[in-house]
Amino acid sequence: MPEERTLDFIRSIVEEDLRTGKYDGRVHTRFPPEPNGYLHIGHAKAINLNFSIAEEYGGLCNLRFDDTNPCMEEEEYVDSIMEDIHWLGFDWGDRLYYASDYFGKLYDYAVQLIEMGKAYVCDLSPEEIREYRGSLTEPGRNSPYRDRDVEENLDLFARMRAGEFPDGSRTLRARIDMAASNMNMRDPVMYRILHATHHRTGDEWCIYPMYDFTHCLSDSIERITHSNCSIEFEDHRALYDWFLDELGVYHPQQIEFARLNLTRTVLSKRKLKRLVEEGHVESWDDPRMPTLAGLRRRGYTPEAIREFLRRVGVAKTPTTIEIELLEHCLREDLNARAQRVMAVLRPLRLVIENYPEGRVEEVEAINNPEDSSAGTRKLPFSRELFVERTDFREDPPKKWFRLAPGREVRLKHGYLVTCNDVVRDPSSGEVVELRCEYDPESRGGEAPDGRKVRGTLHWVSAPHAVDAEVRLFDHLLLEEPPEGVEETDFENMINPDSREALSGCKLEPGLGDAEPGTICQFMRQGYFCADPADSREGESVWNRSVSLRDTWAKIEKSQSRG
RNA sequence: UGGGGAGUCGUCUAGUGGCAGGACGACGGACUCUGGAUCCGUUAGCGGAGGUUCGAAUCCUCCCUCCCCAACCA
Repeated sequence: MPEERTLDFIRSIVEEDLRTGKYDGRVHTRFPPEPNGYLHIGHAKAINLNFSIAEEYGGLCNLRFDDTNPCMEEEEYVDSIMEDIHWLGFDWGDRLYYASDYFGKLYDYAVQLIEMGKAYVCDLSPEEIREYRGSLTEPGRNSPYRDRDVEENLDLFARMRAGEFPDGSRTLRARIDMAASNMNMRDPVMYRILHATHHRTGDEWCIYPMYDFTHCLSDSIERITHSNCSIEFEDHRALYDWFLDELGVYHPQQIEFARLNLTRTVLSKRKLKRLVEEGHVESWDDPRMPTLAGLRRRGYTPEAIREFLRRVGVAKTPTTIEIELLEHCLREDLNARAQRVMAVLRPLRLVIENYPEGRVEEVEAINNPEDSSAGTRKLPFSRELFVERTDFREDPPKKWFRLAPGREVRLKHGYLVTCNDVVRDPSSGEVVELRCEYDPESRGGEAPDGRKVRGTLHWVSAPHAVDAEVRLFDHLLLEEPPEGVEETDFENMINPDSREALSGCKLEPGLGDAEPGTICQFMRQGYFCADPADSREGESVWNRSVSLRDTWAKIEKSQSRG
């Protein structure tokens, strides 16, 4: 039974507009990032919405960099943003634009508004502007420069552009209503003086247009039909409409939807930047980061992210999605596609005493039980193996199916082995080796007498194993604030153990030269991605994308609770 | 206390005057050469109070709660 999907409210609007011929049957969206940081999964929601709507309705979606603040923006971010959008599977064709492409046109529009008496040059300082603006409950006061005549405004604005005035000394403001209950309408600043070098226009301009003035007109110039933005711009829509109406130009419609929030992580550029700068993570593409670059390095696939966004949907209700849903989507995607391999993260030597010394057999292993076309591979099996240290207990609890003294288990694809004895480190008493015997008749893992063996373990042949570093990640934020600490700041919530690096891990031989970015399922453990940045010759580095669901951990947890 | 938004299982999301459904999570079971996957089941919700109506999550009124807005950021 295919899942019935009803249209989200934005698609409903689009369909209605198509039906009424509002934009001559066109659908044209845009994704307008500011190049001042890396894209995160919240942006992916907007990307997916805008590009998908265009796709679904035979329309177009532009990529437009909203680069009106030269102090914040950098070329590095432009490149990463384009890479991330492509990675997600979307393309803007030849429609790559920059708001800075429109600086000339925007200037002309501003002049036009001045001529109409709808804009004026204001000499108030930033502090004074704030004072004059009033408060949420009190109306603002008119600037003393509000009634300058058109000629003077034109002259002053030209001289602002010519660089005659220092930064912050004057602004161009829209002449609307200082008593408006919507603060955005209290004569908003349209242009500020900024003697700063712009990443594209260099030093051509020393005045830069503000977001509200730029955005609506950029949409208009590109003949956008549906200008989808996040909910905090709802109050700005009046201004968006005001500029376009006053200028009498093509008028797209702004539609606001709720941005994405996720539990156990942060999704604001400011906070992400702090995580990087304060060293809580290593970089913007640290696998713990919810940036697209981080998720990619972690092993998230575009398919998983897009499926997640599809399930999340689009609405106006502010929501916080549990990160478990994202993880579920990744498992679902990788379960179907990832090759199964064996990797021992915390090796414990296992010697099969009755297995001939020097003998090596090749056993056949299924690559992916979910995908018969994935085929099989050969694995070396020998007298000395590594198994997972956590798969052995000297005093096994109830329902323990794994290794313990006297217990028989199956070595996946290999033989049944029984633990006879342990070897200890004489000084510490720690178990350093298991002495076992195998059933020579059980090759492949089936007992000849049909006896049932519940436990199946992963293993690697000791002489054939390749070394690796494996990094296990936990959520960036704690679930609960630490004892005695108020959840005042996200800083108090940062998980100090979000990363654990294990070295000396033992991988099956085929993984020695895995391509960076390769994603595998380490059987019984989780999905892991070969790190593209840190892997090196002779020792690959793997990031855990997400663990497998661990039913035993749950059983044990409930046992310990009594 | 001004304006703009939003309230449906724990978390998301359908339902738009006619049996409140789905997903994730949690819990239980079946199956299993991954304690994976898969399958089955259980759990649990219309913010509140009135009103209209044969019938209200849906329409009306009032109330409550939460989010956003006072950058020369976007």
